[in-house]
Amino acid sequence: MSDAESFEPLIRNILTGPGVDLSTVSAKRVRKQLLALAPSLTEESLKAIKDDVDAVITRVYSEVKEQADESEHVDEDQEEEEEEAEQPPKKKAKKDRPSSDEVYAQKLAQELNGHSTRKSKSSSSTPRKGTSKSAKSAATIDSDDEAEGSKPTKKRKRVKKEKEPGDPSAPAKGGFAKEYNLSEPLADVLSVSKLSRPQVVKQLWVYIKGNTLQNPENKREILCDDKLRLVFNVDKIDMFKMNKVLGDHLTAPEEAS
DNA sequence: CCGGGCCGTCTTATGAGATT
DNA sequence: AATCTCATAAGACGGCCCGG
Repeated sequence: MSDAESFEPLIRNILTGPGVDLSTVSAKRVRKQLLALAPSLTEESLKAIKDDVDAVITRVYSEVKEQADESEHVDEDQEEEEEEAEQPPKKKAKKDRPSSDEVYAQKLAQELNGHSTRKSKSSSSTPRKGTSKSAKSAATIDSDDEAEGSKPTKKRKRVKKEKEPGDPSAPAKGGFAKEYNLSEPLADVLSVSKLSRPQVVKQLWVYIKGNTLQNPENKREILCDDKLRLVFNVDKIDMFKMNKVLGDHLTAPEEAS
């Protein structure tokens, strides 16, 4: 039983999805989304395992909430440092310390932009320069050292964090956060009409996973179902190509001017 | 002045380094 | 020596930012 368990990834995705407010989300809502994301699920079958699903939702909710908690917790001593919500598994996330460090790396990256042309991704073959973990972060940090040493004067503290309180409803969608209008076929697949590109990709994968549309032989290949076929116009598509075609389904929201 | 690099987002294969 | 782990790459996108 408990097919409910098999939906855990999906549920987790929903709970961590775009625009999900943990403080207001309800199991009911999650169930509804789950229904939309997993076509294999019908109202009846869902109802049949509702209890199990609810249990899973509750569990995932707790985990997600805990993470969110830590995220906003961030104070106490320093605003950074450990957030490691129990990470017993040795899987170690590649992104060791996200949050502050990541943001930090961001700024650093920006400034080391035109610095030395070393950037981490040199090419293939033997790119890894570091040796240990988080080469990416390490690289950045590494640069940090150099940067600091090289140009001690200018502190990269530039940070321009002002939120620009202009649109409460439209939270400064800059860069990748910009929302697009989805084409009808795509909107039909994802059950939403507007999303930022990264979120579209994410939700798309949720859908793909939910329907096991990956070619088992080559998991980088997506086997289109009827809905996806309407989007991509092919029976199967490489996931990179998918990203490419995605552009055809994203239209910038009309400028209000 | 113009431009180029990078941010997040997804996935998996892969190769190469590291550890045992 | 053999196995294991893990970062990297590849695709595209809008905005930001400073450097040359």
